[in-house]
Amino acid sequence: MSESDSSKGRKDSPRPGVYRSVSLKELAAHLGLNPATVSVVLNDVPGRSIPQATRDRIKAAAHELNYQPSLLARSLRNRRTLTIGILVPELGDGYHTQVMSGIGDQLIKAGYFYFTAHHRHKPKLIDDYTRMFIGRGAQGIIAIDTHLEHPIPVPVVAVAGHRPIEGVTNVLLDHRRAAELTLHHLHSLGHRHIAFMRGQSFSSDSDERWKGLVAVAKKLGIVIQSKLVVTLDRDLTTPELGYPVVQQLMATGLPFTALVAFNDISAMGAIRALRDYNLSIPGDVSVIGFDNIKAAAFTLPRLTTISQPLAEIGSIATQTLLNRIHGATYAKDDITVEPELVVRESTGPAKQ
Amino acid sequence: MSESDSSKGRKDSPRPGVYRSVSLKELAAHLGLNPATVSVVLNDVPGRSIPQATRDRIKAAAHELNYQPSLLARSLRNRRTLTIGILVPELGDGYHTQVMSGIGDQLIKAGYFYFTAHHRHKPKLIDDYTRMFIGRGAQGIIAIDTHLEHPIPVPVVAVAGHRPIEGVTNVLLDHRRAAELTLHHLHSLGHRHIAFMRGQSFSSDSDERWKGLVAVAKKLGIVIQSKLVVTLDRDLTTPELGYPVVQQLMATGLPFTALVAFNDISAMGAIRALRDYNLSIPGDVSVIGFDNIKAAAFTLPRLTTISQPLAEIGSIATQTLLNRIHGATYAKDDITVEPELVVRESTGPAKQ
DNA sequence: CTCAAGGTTTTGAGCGGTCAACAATTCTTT
DNA sequence: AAAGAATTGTTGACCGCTCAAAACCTTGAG
Repeated sequence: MSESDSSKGRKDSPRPGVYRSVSLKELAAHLGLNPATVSVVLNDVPGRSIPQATRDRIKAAAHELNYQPSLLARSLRNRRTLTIGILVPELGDGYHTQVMSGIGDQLIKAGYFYFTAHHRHKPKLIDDYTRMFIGRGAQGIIAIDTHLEHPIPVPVVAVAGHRPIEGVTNVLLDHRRAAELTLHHLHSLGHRHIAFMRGQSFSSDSDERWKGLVAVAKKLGIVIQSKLVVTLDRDLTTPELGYPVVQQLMATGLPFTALVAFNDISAMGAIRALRDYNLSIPGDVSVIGFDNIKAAAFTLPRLTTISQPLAEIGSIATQTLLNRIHGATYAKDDITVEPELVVRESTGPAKQ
Repeated sequence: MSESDSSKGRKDSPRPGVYRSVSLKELAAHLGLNPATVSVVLNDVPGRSIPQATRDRIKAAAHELNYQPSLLARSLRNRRTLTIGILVPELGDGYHTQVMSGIGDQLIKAGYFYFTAHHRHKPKLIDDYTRMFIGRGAQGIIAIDTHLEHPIPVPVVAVAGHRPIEGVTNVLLDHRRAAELTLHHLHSLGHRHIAFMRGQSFSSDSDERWKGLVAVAKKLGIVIQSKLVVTLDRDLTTPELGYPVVQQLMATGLPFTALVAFNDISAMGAIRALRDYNLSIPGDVSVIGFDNIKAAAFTLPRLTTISQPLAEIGSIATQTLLNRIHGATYAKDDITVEPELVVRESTGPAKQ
């Protein structure tokens, strides 16, 4: 706080890159008291009677010397690090950033910190990082869009994880419902020739989402032509992802009046590509996205999409994890959240 | 690895949320050896002669018992946590995600982990989190778009920080150059009536970028009309940011043929708004963005923008920080990176 | 047979905290 | 005034790991 102590605090460390702040012992010595006493006071341990005068004296000194307890030491002793690990496939853009936002808010509110690591869908890295998280004392793990293989010795919540793994709570979207929203919308607009993007095989949601679409299409009597189904394979989180898809679709020569994109990002790329073929959206082709990312409301045309409550998914995952860390027993049941259809401008009546 | 040990490893913990894995001591006991010996072997401490037989025995047992050293304990002892803290204004979307990507890659490669915390530009939180980072043993801090106030007792690298603070290395863009690229481009296309967005006051780059524009405009003889300068104030990282700006500009009734947006995100919102006024881009108004985010190449029209090497900025910041942590002395000098002009479709000749 | 040299393993302190148990002092109480 | 209770503070072990120094074993040379 005060300018005066900015110079102290910086000691010449024995090794570079190592900062030693004043320790409890030093603080206690400076006060002529015992470390334990100081510890008790600074932690407001209940049921210990220490005169107010001493308490004040200790707190004043702690403040003056700018004492910062070592969470490291405390964690070691208390076996409680207030830290969790977050696994994501990728940093940078992507739907996970919104989820992270929900997670971060909740965690920080609860006094927890978190490590993040990205694994680019490599199983080896996923394993390594979980181990390292635990080695660093993570008390729980949130895995976003991550294929976990083995049980993990701390509570785990998987966002968009689908496999049942002992000890892992899955938080996932109701993909069946999402498929209904998508196809009912298109069907009611008269679309019968619909092209589809399937997600990359490494993306956790791909399969479930596809299964949902297939089931609902069947129910509605929509025929899915295999040539009009394109599977994404590139590991990208930019609109580039959806661009070549359209080229592939055009190459088939088959007519289609609507395109179900895997997500908003790829929808943006697809729209860009369709426009490069001089097709109008939604005049010639309707495009529907998925996720409802922030940008979806501001594209040209504004994107019709299936909204996932991403931040909320993050909160739910976090709450669930914290509850388990604090003793709630693990329940096998998945937690499902509901999608919503957001109709904007990129879908319209099918061209005759 | 093996299925067999998945059940062990999980002990009934004394407290919920606390996982005890096998400790060095236990491992040593199991081997009939001393913890120190085991430690030496597992860390491959050079200059100690231990027979190969023992080494193998130890490594085998470590593997079999799935021994994971406690980084916590090790850090405490070694005074080296291999951890840094990253401060960002916001999780979720934003240009910082790209910077983070550059940071994350480098850090993980170097064996470091990182905490992230977001402060929403609140000075109190910025202070608190830096303190907590240090309490948790962070050996350095990277602050992205964050107004630091006080010196910090560990090495700090600020991305897009502009104030000179003792001990803080600033990594920043050459904003003068960026302004030149922007205005020369527009000027050469014949634009004379140009509208500007100024960044929010809490955004670190706002001032520098504005100063650059003012200086270059003067040099080129471009008159900046104060009514055509709109200052952003909302704390958003979505295109919504740039939408109301256009409404404000239109309300002035003054003509303008070009708009210099604060960044790509706000440019997207602005374009959306201009289209809602039935203006064509770039026919009626040219729009130039800033950052060159991934989506900029896929908007309609594709965005002309000033490219910042975001991931590279992240790497540079990280390298600089690691060097300082490993003993490089702090140099006062800022590190400057150069912007580039990327011409796409959102700018064109000025309408007569 | 003794001793130095070398290889191999153990000892013990300490990193910075916390906690249960204990000691020293003052305040009641009968 | 002596015993008991309450107040205030201290002691020492421990969390899991590392490191310097010490101790224990073999050898081989003198």
